[in-house]
Amino acid sequence: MSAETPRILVLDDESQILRALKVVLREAGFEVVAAETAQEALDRAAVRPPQAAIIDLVLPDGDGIEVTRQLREWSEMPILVLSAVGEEEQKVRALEAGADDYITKPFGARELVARLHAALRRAGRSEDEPVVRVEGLEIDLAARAVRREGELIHLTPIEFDLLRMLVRNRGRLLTHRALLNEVWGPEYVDDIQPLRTHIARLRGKIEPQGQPRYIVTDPGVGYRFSS
Amino acid sequence: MSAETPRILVLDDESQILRALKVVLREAGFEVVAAETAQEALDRAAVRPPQAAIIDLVLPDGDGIEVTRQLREWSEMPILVLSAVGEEEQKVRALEAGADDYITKPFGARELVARLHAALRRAGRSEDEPVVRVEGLEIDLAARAVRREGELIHLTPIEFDLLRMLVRNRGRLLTHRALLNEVWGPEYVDDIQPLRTHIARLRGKIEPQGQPRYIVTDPGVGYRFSS
DNA sequence: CTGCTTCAGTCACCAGAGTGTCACAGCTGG
DNA sequence: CCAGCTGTGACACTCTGGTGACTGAAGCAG
Repeated sequence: MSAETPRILVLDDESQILRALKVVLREAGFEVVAAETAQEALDRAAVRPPQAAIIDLVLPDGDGIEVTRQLREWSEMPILVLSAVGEEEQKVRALEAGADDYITKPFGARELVARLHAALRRAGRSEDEPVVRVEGLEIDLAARAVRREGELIHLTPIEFDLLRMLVRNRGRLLTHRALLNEVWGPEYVDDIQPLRTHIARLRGKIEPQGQPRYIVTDPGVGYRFSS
Repeated sequence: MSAETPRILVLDDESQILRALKVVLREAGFEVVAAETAQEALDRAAVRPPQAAIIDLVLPDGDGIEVTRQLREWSEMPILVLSAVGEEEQKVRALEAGADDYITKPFGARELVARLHAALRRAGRSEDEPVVRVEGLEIDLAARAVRREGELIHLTPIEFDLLRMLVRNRGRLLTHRALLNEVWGPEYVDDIQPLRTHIARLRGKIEPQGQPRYIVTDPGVGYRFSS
């Protein structure tokens, strides 16, 4: 419930369609943020996260699935993918990349709005706060930046993925398998040793010193980001 | 994530399609509960709530939208509506009644599974809280966290498994054999001594002090979590 | 192409957590 | 009072987790 009128990011390179979407969504009571390229959309989303995104599959500088994947790295906002392509393969790829719905053109305005409502209703609960601050530690998932006492800390890709996963589920315990599956992939769910090593390195970088305060070990089970 | 394999309620009056859906969903790793009438579906859902429902729009004793509405009165499970009708009016009505998705026949098996995954993923976040609160004790099964007076209590894997089992069946008596079977495995159903030891340790961590209040002993039979 | 730097994975070692066993004390019902 | 069941503390064994050093791969600049 952060805003009266939900802000929707709309990404489509055909200005005709973009304009039509704007009209439809504004009439339905939404605030619209428009973008015509993947880069522009990602930038705008990072600067001021919208409540949901509607993304066209075909773009001049990439495709909608890649945009979906990038947004999903730090946000859980509802994402609706639009496409003229009704091919099953595309639908599956988009949905597995994290999209909430896949709508084939041509579609009715009322259907689009109904699907958007459904997605927002479902998402309603979870608060989207891509910047996490915990006692001297600041993690900006969108900017991929971690600061301790204002000082920028450099994390390797694996370290950041681990931290992101932990922070997005802060308070919840993540099993070894869950972390390995997300960060390394399903075929590595039994390779616990690398996980241990990288957790150790991550701790060395973000923990104040001495005892682990943020990343807590649950022996025999997994890790948890203490909230 | 209360179960390993999510249980899906499938409601369709055409037994051909019902059978096809069963095969597809089982292959994708789901447990399927089938129903051919609205009444049967509602009864089954009430008796043992599934993690999601797939509902055909046209039924002998009502329509899928009505079933959706009735389920929504008490459950937030993901609901996917199937239909041969692609009419926008129907889609809007179904979605506004609380459906999460509306899929038009004919559809591909992989698309269906992908949409089901998306719906479950979304629902998993804001899942109806499996948090049990009893007088100063707070047990969050999803987060695997136990708090007493707000303070996080550390439980070992066996302790937590025991507590989870007891809490899920709170009020009900669990025999020694039942607990041993679930927590240790079928081959340990006669090793009562370790069970006693771990119950003792668990009590030491969660019971306020002195008399057992939450975990009650039924001499010669088993234990129960007093609700 | 070469050398440097960074990052990931492996291994060995040690400390410590988790577990089962056992002995013993307390309780309860007949 | 006795027999059987239960609770609990001590202890030893096993296995997991943290850590530092090393190897190898990848990227980059000169």
